[in-house]
Amino acid sequence: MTDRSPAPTLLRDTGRGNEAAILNAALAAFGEKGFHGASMRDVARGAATSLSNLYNYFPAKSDLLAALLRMANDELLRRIETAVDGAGRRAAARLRAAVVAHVGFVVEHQVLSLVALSEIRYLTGAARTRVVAARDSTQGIYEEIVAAGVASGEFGTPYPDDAARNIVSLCSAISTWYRADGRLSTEELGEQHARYALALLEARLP
Amino acid sequence: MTDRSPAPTLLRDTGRGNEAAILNAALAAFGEKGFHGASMRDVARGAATSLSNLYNYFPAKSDLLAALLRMANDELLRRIETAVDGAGRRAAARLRAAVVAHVGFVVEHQVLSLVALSEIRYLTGAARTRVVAARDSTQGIYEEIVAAGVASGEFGTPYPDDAARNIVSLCSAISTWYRADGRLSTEELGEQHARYALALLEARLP
Amino acid sequence: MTDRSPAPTLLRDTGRGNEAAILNAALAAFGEKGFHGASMRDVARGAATSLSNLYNYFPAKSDLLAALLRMANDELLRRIETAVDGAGRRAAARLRAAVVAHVGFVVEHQVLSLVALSEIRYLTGAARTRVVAARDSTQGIYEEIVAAGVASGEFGTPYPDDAARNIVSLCSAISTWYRADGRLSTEELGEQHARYALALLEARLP
Amino acid sequence: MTDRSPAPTLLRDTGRGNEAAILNAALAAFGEKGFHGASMRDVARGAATSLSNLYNYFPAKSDLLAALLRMANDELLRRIETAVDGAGRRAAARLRAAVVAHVGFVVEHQVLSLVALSEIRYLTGAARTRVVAARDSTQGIYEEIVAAGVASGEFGTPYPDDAARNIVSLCSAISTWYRADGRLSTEELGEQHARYALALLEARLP
DNA sequence: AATGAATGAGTGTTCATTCAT
DNA sequence: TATGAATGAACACTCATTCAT
Repeated sequence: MTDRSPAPTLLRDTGRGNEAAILNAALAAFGEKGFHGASMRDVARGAATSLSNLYNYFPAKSDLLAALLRMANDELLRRIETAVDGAGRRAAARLRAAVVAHVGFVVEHQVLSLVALSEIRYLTGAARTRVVAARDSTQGIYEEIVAAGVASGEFGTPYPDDAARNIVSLCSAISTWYRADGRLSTEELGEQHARYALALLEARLP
Repeated sequence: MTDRSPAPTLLRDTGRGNEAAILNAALAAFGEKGFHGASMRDVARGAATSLSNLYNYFPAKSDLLAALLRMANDELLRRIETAVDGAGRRAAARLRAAVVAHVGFVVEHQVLSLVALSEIRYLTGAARTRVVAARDSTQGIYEEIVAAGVASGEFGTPYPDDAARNIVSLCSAISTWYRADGRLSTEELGEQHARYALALLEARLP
Repeated sequence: MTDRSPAPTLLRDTGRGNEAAILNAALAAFGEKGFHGASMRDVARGAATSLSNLYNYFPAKSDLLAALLRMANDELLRRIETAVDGAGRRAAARLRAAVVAHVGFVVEHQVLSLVALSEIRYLTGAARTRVVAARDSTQGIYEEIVAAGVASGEFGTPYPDDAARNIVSLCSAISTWYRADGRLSTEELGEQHARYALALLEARLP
Repeated sequence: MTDRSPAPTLLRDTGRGNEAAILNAALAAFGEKGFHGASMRDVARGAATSLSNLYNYFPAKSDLLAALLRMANDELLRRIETAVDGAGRRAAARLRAAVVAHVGFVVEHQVLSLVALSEIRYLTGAARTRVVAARDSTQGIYEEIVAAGVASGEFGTPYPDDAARNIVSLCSAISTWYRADGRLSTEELGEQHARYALALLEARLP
């Protein structure tokens, strides 16, 4: 059963007035014009509230970006962890589960993934540290799986150290070109990328 | 012998006063702060000229971006074409040549490649059309090689249609993390990515 | 008793913060330097507010001009209509009432009248359409009176079609040379121009 | 024979390179956008020369306006003087001749007349003094004729002092609405305005 | 007489943000 | 929580003008 829910399910009502509307408006604005290209007025307009009211929820524009990126990376990490945890012991299976979950997240939250990919550079200070940590954790999961697979002989790549990064790159890049009316379903895209990942790792067929 | 020349060699003196200095300053500014985050004053400062004089060379900020991206994509296309043309008939060899040239360009012009990757979305109108066309031509070269390799049996991938994009993604992504003081030389990085590409295509060893 | 109140009575407090002050400052600036010669900074200074705050009231410089001209032409039209309505049936009396009201308005709002006369050319789009319509309505009143007077034999001019325009021209031109310390009072000026108008129409004395 | 020469005959080749082209371009630019709305770049473009070359002919933008207005007012004065000189002794005939010449000039040089009417306020210093003097001389001619006519009993107006100004106003105003494809020929327009002028003066029929 | 490069001041407008209510 | 008014700095861009050639 493909979950093709049209609305983003991540930024749900937070129980705090307009917060979800503001975050969704910020996401749309940043996605369309980029962090610096979008203005707080754009966000206010999209959230159907006043400019000044934004500051009751987020004391600065950068906090909007920080909130979005934190949610994106935390949720991605959570999903991959969950998927991997339920995927048994073999590295290939765990990798496949991670990639499928990763692809699913990117497809489901394409704009958020795109913003997380391209606007993270404008994050500074503690917010940046926190988001980068989550991103590194995500990559760390891949690294562990790869290392285990190499150790067990499942993966033959001579470049184990760089493989994780490249797998993450391929999954993230989906956000830059994916279209809901494209050729492949989310599941097929997950399968495809899992196969790419295993090929990259020069996995031996069982 | 790796050529690790620190200065970009693409934006040389154009014989028109400050043009090269302005383009280099724009590249540096866009690379550091992004297109919308960088101001024309930043560019003027970097080029050591006055703000208003910029407009004698480029009538709008977007023309600076357009000029940079046009140069980047044209030069990348030219390099890959040249490399492929001299690589014989076998698809694997041609692919390897393309990837090595591609990686070489990205490493040599890292900031330019990064800007071309991340700021192309802010290009509009005819400039965008032109740059997108050059980018598509580049990907088209990969597509042709992949198609030929699949036809000849060299490549076994069940997803030939998407392979070119992913190879381009991997090469482009180098611009987002490469550091000149990194572990691998340019040549090694080229080799590595050529191997990634062939793995992605599920190439049969000869 | 001539009302020579120095302050313009048209742009009174609108109940919206600084709006009246801004409009009055814009009027003074446009009157002194012309629309293109006056800057938004001039207006802000005259209104004793910040440059950026202007834009909370009028989203563009041209909107300031549009607002001024709209008020001027609407009020002039209203005054002339009122005067004519209370002037009985004879064309000469109606014409006299119109001219006296017209002259009164120009004298009372000299700068506004001058700006309306000389800067209307810089109005564009819908604002222009609206203002031109009000101006045409004003002239239309004169045209109707003239036509009625010619039909009744009161006016003997062989050029009834152009008379209205010329009467309006004479009244408007007052704004270009009138000085409050001049020879004639507002009433005398009104009488004089009424006589000019009747002469122009070759009115037969009763 | 109506002289409907399409090109302005006043700004002919001055024997000094591009001077005439520059003046004509300035006239067109000022006529279309006003003095402050038109830029030296507009003028250069219209004259098909470089921006800097303008300054070889006119050391400042205001000198362009001064030159245009000087030519306009001098030529108008000359034409009216000539016409009046050949019109005999009777005030009515002299006035008629002045108005016909005046109207002819305005129609023939409509844009120049419009610029002279509306941009004279942006002239300063000696240039302004000179132009205002020419304008006053023109009005002085009318004043003399009117005074003579009143003295001789030809004109019955009780406002002889203001008549000249109003006649000039009516003639100048033609530049604001005249269209070459209008109802009346230049001669008819001259006749019409001569009749207006005589009516304004309450001339007694001979 | 003519040009292209250069400049500093200024243009209208928008920015993120704050404040009083 | 919500708003409209307000602000100073900054924005991209244009201005009239100058200079070296």
